[in-house]
Amino acid sequence: MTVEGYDPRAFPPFAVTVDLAVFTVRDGRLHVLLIERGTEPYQGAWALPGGFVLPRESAEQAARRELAEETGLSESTVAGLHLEQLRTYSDPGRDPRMRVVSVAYTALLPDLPEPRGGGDAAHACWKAHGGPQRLAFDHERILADAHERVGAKLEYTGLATAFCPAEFTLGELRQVYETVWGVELDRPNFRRKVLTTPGFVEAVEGGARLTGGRGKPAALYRAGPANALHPPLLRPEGRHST
Amino acid sequence: MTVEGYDPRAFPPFAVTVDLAVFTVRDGRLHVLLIERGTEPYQGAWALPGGFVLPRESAEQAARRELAEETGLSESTVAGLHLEQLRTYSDPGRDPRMRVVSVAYTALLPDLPEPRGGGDAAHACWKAHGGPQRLAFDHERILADAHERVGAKLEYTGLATAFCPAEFTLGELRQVYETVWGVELDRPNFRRKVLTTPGFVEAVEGGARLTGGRGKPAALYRAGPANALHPPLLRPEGRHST
DNA sequence: CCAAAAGTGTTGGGCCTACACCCATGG
DNA sequence: CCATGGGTGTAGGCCCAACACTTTTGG
Repeated sequence: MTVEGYDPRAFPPFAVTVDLAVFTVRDGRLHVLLIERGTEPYQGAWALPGGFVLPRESAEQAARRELAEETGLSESTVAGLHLEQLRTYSDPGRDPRMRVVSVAYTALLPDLPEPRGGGDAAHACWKAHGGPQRLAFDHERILADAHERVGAKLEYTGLATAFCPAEFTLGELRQVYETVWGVELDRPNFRRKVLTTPGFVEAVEGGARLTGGRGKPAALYRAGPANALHPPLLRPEGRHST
Repeated sequence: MTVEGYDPRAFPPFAVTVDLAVFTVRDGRLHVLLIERGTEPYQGAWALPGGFVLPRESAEQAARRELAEETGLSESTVAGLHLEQLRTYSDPGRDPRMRVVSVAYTALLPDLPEPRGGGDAAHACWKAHGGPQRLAFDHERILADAHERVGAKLEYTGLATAFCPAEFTLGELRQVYETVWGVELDRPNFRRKVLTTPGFVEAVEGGARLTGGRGKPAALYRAGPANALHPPLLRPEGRHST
């Protein structure tokens, strides 16, 4: 069967959805945005937010729309977020009701005051990653793939700043790396690497903030224009899955 | 709209297909497997091979099936090939006839004697990459994404051996890198990097082969068990797109 | 003064680039 | 014997991990 010579009405009936793996760093722990399912199957279980792709939108547009609905963030805020396609999950039987092909996306958010800001339909909340939760469908697999991808992207992109507020200290940025990678980093060396990588961060003039109450006030930085880091900021021990 | 509380019959009607970006290295040039379209739209234009995902198979199974049909390789051969999901293309209007969501896959093959071995339905052939061809639909974009992904993967995986026959010389392996990256590499340094990277290649005892007729016979190697390279084999100039 | 976090300096080692040089084969 | 490609050796430099040390705040 090739792509030409087919009857537009004869295609197999598939549903196309998006699933979202949305991460944030809160209290030094990685958190994920989850919803509690209200209907069978998997009633009462936690699941990744998501929903149908509508007939006239792309999968990425659907992902942004769902993210706005679940978090209550404004459309304009969501339009500027870093959203990345993870991969597509298409096993027959991944949804017991029907054939569903799902395009998974990953988003990184700073620690927000409230996850469910606006819409009353939104009932999503942040749950610590790595807890004992079992997720519905194949969402544990999706979440594991997303975590691995985010960890790898921190190495060679400036994506870690997406976890931080608009202005942040190098201590906060370092905590992002330590939390996602699950390791401790040498503070002096981390500082040097970040500051010598062109375009990673930009100093904010005159700014200063205390990270944890004690200690010397830290200088503030903004995300820089670079999206790729040269040289990369590699994980200790070089652990790296394909 | 959330994933629960939907009527299984009310989903929007989408078709799901796979597209294949299949590469090989032939005569020091990167080649891509293409088919010539016989019907509108884009009649007579070149396109990536691909086809529908069937109701009871995953997208990856569909990709392997289509690859076997187009190349004439046996099912068992195709089952062992390295096939990697690239990303999913879902723009409304990417196919003028109907809503088609396509999961793109990338495969790397050694230089085969004949591309269309078996099935008579297969009319695919190898075309040099980078030529003046304009491809149907959004296939040029898919091909560009695939090329970039392959180039990046050569840096930190042992994937380059997938372009080579079962036993190969280091000169052949180096030519893979030079062809995909479009650069020249220093032969002594390339040799050292490959041989000191654990698990990349294994020596074949007593084997020797001539690469281009002239010169000293080269030792033969097999692909090693490692799939990730530590340390990675980086491109010169560190060019790297996200 | 002490604890904690920011920030600076220094040193040794590993890896990589660049290039010089030898080896084996075909014409 | 020369051109061609395989294979070995080596010197310099860059980057980085490790760790000592100073600075500035809160208690």
